[in-house]
Amino acid sequence: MSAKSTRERILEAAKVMFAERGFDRASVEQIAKKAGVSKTLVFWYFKNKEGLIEEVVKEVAPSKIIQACKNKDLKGKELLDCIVESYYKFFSDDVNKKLAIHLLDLSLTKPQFKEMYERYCDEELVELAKRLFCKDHVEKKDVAIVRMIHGTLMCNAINSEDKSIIKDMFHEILNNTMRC
Amino acid sequence: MSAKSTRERILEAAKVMFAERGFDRASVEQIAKKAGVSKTLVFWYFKNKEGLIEEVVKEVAPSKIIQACKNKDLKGKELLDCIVESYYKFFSDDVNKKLAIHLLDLSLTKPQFKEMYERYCDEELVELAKRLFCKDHVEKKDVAIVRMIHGTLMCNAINSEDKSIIKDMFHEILNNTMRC
Amino acid sequence: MSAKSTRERILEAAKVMFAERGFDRASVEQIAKKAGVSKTLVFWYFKNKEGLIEEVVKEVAPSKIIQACKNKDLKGKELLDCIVESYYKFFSDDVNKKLAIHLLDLSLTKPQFKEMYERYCDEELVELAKRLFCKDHVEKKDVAIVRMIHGTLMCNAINSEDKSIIKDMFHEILNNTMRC
Amino acid sequence: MSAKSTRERILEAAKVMFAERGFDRASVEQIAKKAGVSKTLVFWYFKNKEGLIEEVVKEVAPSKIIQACKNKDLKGKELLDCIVESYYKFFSDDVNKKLAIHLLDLSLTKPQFKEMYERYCDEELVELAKRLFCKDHVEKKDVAIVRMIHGTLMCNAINSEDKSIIKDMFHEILNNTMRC
DNA sequence: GATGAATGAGGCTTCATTCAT
DNA sequence: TATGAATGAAGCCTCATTCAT
Repeated sequence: MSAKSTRERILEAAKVMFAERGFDRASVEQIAKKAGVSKTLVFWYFKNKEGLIEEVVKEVAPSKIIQACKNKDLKGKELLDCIVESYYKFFSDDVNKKLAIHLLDLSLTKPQFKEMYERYCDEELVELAKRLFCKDHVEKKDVAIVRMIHGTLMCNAINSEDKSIIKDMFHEILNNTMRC
Repeated sequence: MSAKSTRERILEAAKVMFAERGFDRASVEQIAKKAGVSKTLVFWYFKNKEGLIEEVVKEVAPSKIIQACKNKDLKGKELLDCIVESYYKFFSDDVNKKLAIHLLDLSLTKPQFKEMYERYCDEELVELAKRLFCKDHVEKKDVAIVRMIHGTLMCNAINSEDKSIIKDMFHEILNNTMRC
Repeated sequence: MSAKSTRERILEAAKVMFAERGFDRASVEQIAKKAGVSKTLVFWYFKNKEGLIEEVVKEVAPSKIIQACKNKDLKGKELLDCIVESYYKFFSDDVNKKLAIHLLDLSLTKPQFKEMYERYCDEELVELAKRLFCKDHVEKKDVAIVRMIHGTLMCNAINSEDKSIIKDMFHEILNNTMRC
Repeated sequence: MSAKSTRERILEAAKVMFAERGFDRASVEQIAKKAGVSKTLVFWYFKNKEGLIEEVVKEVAPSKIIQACKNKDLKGKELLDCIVESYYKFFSDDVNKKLAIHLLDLSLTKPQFKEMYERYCDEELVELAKRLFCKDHVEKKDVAIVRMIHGTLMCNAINSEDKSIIKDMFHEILNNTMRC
């Protein structure tokens, strides 16, 4: 049982417990028990509960959701479809779905997590807009659209709404905006 | 200081505190202090914290969001625009916005609130579909669309995304579905 | 609904609730609810919870248990049998049984009830000894025997032990002690 | 200050406090204070107040009262005398006396303690009957007698009634029942 | 007589965190 | 690395009691 695997066992347990019970309601003790270690050890690895939350949040950061699509060098509608699929796939995992919502909730009350979330909603989406619309320099409205796409996707993926409706809708948008 | 006004002062304080800190993090004591009453009185009026949360949740129930539109006897695109406006107006209030997110979060971990939320996503939206699409009997797909509209609107209104993009997008949808 | 009947309804409710839940665990509110009156009214009639307890205790005072036998002008074994029957009859009522135990318990921690109980175990039993043993002046040992009889009876009646065993046992005692 | 001694200090403090104030009226805080530890530590060792009560109850369980007699391999009248002495010795300790009464009281309202108490009044006494009456197989009536003896002893020991009266009385019973 | 409204005190429990080993 | 022991803060809730009407 190497140091690393212990740390990761804790992290995994934290992910599951946080998803299941929320960041506040899941106690360090419960996480430790699930990971099969002592409470104290959690603090040894992550300093405090907030540190643990931060690490968990990193693991479900939005940039991770669309990573697969980025590597495939897609653009336009194909990229869009890939993204839709990625969102749906990612949020089909109950743990991810719940963590995302808990994170959204947490970001409302704790500034440091608000920041993380913003970075996700801003930096990431500008980059995405460029590749979606095949533009080197995106305008404000382009980003707004991508933000909307992201918000829409997240909510609908989380709610498991019909994927095809979303795709159709987005295609119409791209028709009016993209250059490729 | 009539009974009713006291109860409402507590409820108002609860709304604000719950919005600001979340349902779990906001304590009954804080709410009582904000309302200028004793902790005990909160329990006198609402039995327990959960009872208080329930009352607050009722106040931000989705049916309340679109109430204005229902009274106006609108249908089709006009109704849709009204709804968009209602969502945006409702969620332009920070308290409502935050409460909605906290509720979404809460519904993940506490079944009774999950139920409330489901009723909102189901019963209410079926009714809405009828009036949106001018159909007496809506099909499964119609409801799916309205569900998507709701999810989209909520997320985007909450994120203050550009309203006009949403409207345009929705109009296109209606073009393909509605009968009026 | 005359004043008296209200008072008695409260008293009756108190008896039942105290028996069921114990003096501490039964709250004034529960008693009031059972009596169909407001909490405040209980305080109006009985000043405070302790006052209410006192009244209830009076109603189950030991002197009441053997009252029937005293009126019958019995003595010796006949009186003893009557007393045994009285104890068993009294404690066959679940409310009485439980109240007696709760009272015993209460008398351990609250001095004023301890006093009440002592009076029961002393004054009353001296009188009883005289009539049981047909003596005008009872000795210390006589009273000790009656005290033992009382304790034995109470415990055994409460536990619903076999009545005839008790009677036989007591008769043997009387054989050695009584003068009639 | 080893772990064990801390746990036992808490247990001892609990015994004393429970005896003095009753199981309900004695608060965990008071017990902790008396033990010289923090409230939380009590919960660490005993999970909750009920767990603490259970441990205390075990310590005054009836089987413990007559343990000394069992080891001595006595039977008949000698065993009986030993038991009488044990009861009187045990209940001469004020803490034990009060705990027994509080337990009796508690068993009226909390089922799990009722059970404990029943086991005491049943299992234990059957075994005792065999050795008291020198019978391999005891009849219903034998057990009834022993139950009566127990109830009588407990009540009288608790009330510090004259021991010799009890002994004499019991001897007469044995004369009629025992085989040795 | 009777009630609704209001309070302060106190109780149980959970939790994040730390310290000694 | 890892744990058991210990703590203080904070939270929910119950209760007896009082006050105004």
